[in-house]
Amino acid sequence: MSPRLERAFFDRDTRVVARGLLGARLVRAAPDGARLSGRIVEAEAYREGDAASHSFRGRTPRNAPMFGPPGCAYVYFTYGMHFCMNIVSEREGFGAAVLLRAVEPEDGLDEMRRRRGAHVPVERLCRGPANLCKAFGLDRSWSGYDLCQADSALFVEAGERIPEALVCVTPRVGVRGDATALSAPWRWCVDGSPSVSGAPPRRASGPRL
DNA sequence: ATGGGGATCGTCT
DNA sequence: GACGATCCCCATC
Repeated sequence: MSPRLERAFFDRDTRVVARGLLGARLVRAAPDGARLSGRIVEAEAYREGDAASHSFRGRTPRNAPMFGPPGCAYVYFTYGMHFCMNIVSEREGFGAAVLLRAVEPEDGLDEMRRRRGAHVPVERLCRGPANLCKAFGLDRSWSGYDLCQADSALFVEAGERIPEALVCVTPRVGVRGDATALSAPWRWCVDGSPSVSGAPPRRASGPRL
């Protein structure tokens, strides 16, 4: 079993964290030993001063976890029916986080299908931020949860670093805001993964992170 | 107290 | 490709 990512991993530039999370493994471990897991293949960075970030207009009750310690979850409810999960990054008080947009399921497919639907193909179980949360059973009650405690039920395991040639970088999906926010290339994907959401352009290089 | 908008998704055409 | 579901959050009055 791989080591869990520690707080120091998340306590860095949000873009470095997002890029570095590709290939790592999101894990939810139940007390009874049941384990849900998947390899992270798509992530986006949201930062202070970023018009697309929930932290842009300052701290509110909803986004408060974004201003807390790195390595904690920030889960929000949107469009009246969906949850999306971030991991807080950069540094405490900064207001930055990485949105997890897709993982390739590994362990716990049956439980994921129980939540998502029996007929959903594997590559679609956790494709898109809201589908990911549904498959993993994550909702508002997880917002603020510390993924870096020794015995946390939700955490990230180290994985192989994805080689630069297999990483594509694009603007973020579905964001509003100014031109800077719209064009910022802060979405990282594992090129060719069937679990990546949308239709990423085949671009094998971006900022060196 | 009220109202507009939202880091989405699935279905329909 | 368009649209509707559905409700919480927050800014403003």
